[in-house]
Amino acid sequence: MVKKARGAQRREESLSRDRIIEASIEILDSRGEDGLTFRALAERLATGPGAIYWHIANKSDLLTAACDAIVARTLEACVAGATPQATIRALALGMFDAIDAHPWVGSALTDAPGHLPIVRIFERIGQQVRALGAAEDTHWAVASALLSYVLGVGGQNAANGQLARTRGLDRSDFLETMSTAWSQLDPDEYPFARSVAEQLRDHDDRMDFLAGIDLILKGIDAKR
Amino acid sequence: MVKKARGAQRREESLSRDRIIEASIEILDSRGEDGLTFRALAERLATGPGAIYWHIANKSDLLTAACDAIVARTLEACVAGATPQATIRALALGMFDAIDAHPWVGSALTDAPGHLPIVRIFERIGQQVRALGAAEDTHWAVASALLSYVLGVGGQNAANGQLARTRGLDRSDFLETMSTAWSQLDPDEYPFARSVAEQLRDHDDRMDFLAGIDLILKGIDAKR
DNA sequence: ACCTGAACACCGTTCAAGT
DNA sequence: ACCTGAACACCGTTCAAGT
Repeated sequence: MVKKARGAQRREESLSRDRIIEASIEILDSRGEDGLTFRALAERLATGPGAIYWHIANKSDLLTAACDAIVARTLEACVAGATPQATIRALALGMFDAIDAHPWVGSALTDAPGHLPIVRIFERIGQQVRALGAAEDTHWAVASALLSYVLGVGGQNAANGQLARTRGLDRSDFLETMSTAWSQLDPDEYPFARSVAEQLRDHDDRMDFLAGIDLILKGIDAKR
Repeated sequence: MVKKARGAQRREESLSRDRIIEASIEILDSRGEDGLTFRALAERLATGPGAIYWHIANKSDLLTAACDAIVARTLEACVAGATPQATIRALALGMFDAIDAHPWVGSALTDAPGHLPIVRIFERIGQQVRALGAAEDTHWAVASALLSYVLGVGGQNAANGQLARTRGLDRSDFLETMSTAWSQLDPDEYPFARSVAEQLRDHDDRMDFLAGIDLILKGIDAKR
């Protein structure tokens, strides 16, 4: 019962799956995906690399578990809206912001199909799709489309943010640079990209993301 | 002018960026993303790992270049349909199939935001969005939504396929297994996933993908 | 200009040995 | 049961040295 209160150099709590996951999230957030190594993790936990394997199967397991922790918290924080549509928007936006804050979650989700974190999100979206009252046999396809959209756009946005950070730019500087590059593309080969270079400069990823969600929701509506 | 016709052990053509990319695609297709190493590539090209760095900046550059080669071919093979809607469907389906055939293209695309292959796809989709005749100031958001959807769903589908292959199952065995697992989920926590387990078993990823595209296209239509 | 291949600084993972 | 840390079999990348 009595914990050894002594030994400032030693760990205060014993190793556990949860502590390992917590430490992983901190490393992933501060040093990015490449920063998470078993050696770095072991050092932070004041142990050896081998010890971690007692609690975690391998690196992919570790990443999925860290990802699931973020997803679980995010979904918990999402409260239901007045309508299924509003709830779907809230869920989607919640995930978008979570992936933006933890870019590694984006790739972890795409690399873990069928795993717990994905099923969690799918379930929450699906319950709202059902509440929309669409035909039963379309539930799967509609929920899948929404899930894929959320993960797809969320991931792209996070990748963009990381690219900007890599180049040491903030969001608006980055958009400025990219917009300028696009406006100088070959007019014959890239007329469209050139023509939207302005919109690129001033756009708001978060709002565009929501616009896409609304597009899909409208599509569902139009189908009924 | 005269090529050395001799030396069966030696390379017939000298090293070039194109030959390196071609060999990379072959390795990626046959041995997967993890199979592509500079050592394996060097061996196939009958040279040393260092030689590759004369033509390629680094591994990320190599992956993007290989990805771009697939994308360029895929888009070239996509002929225009009777309507912008039909062309968008053809482009989307072409990319879906390409990512399905070359799963590594999915992750390469998500990891290379703003790079050539992405801009190529975006341009082609965008031209059709413009042809749809929607309001000019929505072009960016609509084209972005479509692009993200295509990459998102395509990537998810490819990841699923790889997961199935990892477990040594074919598509329908895999769906069978997953459907059964879902039907046994906790009814209180995962009511929706349980209820669509049947649809999961019989669904066709390709058709669901198209259904999502149509949903978005309908949403655009409803907005006008 | 282009290629060679040894060397460097890492990885994830295992496993005998300890407590 | 849980932890240690050296060791193994790899990586991507560099660079002096060659042609």
